[in-house]
Amino acid sequence: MALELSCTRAEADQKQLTRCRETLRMSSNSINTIGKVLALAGNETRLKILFLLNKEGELCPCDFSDILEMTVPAISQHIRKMKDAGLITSRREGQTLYYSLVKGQSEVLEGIFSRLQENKKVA
Amino acid sequence: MALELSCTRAEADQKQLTRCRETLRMSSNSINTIGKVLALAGNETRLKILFLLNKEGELCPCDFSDILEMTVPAISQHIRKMKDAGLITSRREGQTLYYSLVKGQSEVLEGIFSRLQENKKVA
DNA sequence: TCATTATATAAGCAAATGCTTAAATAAATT
DNA sequence: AATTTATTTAAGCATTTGCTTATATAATGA
Repeated sequence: MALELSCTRAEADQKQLTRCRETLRMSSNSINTIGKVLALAGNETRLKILFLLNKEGELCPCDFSDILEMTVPAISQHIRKMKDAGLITSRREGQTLYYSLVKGQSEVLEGIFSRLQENKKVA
Repeated sequence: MALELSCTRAEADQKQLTRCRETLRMSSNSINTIGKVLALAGNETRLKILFLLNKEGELCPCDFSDILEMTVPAISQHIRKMKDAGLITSRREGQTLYYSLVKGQSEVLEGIFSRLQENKKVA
């Protein structure tokens, strides 16, 4: 890939470009972290799971399978990704695993939930 | 797919399951819309583009290509998705197309930007 | 201990994603 | 009119994603 390292537009504002690069560099950790959360929540099934956990407190894979009309393994795999990312956690009660949101783990998500619950125009 | 239509757990709270289904049904439009926005913003390149547009007002594909060190067609294809979704719009000035955020199109995104700019702990 | 139940994991596969390179538009310049 | 520049579009391809089915693990109960 022979990438042009510089915009050849005569009007290109080099100071702006430098500033932008610096902005990204400064926020790269946040961008990376938030990007992962958004990618997880950007799947409709996972968004529903997160939304329901926010509303109901805790639910088990079997519940989600029933509510979302999906197989348990499909649910389980979505849950795993969110657990790996630290968004949700589990509590065992006998054979049943109850999942819940890890509070304070994502203010971004909480902002989304409040919007969803208010049923506001979101986009 | 022979899907069990009901959780067989003895402890399954049928009222809760019904309530959850209803919750999703009520919010299905919002969930769908917000899900699409999150899926778009859940790509690191697109998140950076949106973030920079929020900060700088407007930028052209050539700028992004330079800043993000990616080919112009790669940028252009990301831009197209966001334009199709109504998140961004363009203004032509000669050969150059300046892209900018469609204001008020996603409060969710605006919430994310403010968090990114404050460089707060996001997740 | 053996079967049942709840969940997780693994392997396989089709569809979606995100890049690449090449070609097409559109506007400006010569 | 021909060339250059900015951008888009298209085709191709490797990677990722999200399901499926089959199997493994863990806890309960007969």
